[in-house]
Amino acid sequence: MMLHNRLKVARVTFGNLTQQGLAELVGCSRQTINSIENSKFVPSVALALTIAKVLEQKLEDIFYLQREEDGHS
Amino acid sequence: MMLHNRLKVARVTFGNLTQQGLAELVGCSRQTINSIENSKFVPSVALALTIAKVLEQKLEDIFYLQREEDGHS
DNA sequence: ACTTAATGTCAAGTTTACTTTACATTAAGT
DNA sequence: ACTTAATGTAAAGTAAACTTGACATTAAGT
Repeated sequence: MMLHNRLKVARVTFGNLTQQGLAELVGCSRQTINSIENSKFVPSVALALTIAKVLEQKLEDIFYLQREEDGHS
Repeated sequence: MMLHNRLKVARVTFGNLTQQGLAELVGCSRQTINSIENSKFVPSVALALTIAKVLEQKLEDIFYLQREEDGHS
């Protein structure tokens, strides 16, 4: 089970935020947002909840688990 | 905003699992479960999602943010 | 063509999640 | 009183999150 996310879409859909803009609202660095969007690392629940809150979405609508690669049959 | 959780209750309510039992189902160590329950550290979203899935609960019903201490009027 | 904003990415450093091992305590069963 | 299961906790080590700083690239505006 691997973590996937729709952060980039959620961020733009909600108010055309930039990575920098979201980072400031959330209280983390731009690189952290970038790294999450590009699945370079998986955030803590606290950060994920904060991001979801800022973007006014349910956490599960942004972050979700999926069978390791190849869920597209 | 601090992370709080109802893991201990959720774990027992769902099937009377022990920390060890939950750890095995989730795929982490018993100490990790214990540390999360006692708020010694905040888990990754991936782990939190896995725990929620195993306990058949929505993540937000187990993990949630709350104003730093003193939420009691 | 030049500037500027936004993004991707890398490197070095700090902090914290998470592991294993181990031991003390408490509660329940015999 | 003795055992055993469950939990709390701590120490040492590894892995990964997250920081700052910096630089390259791409897209948009002038």
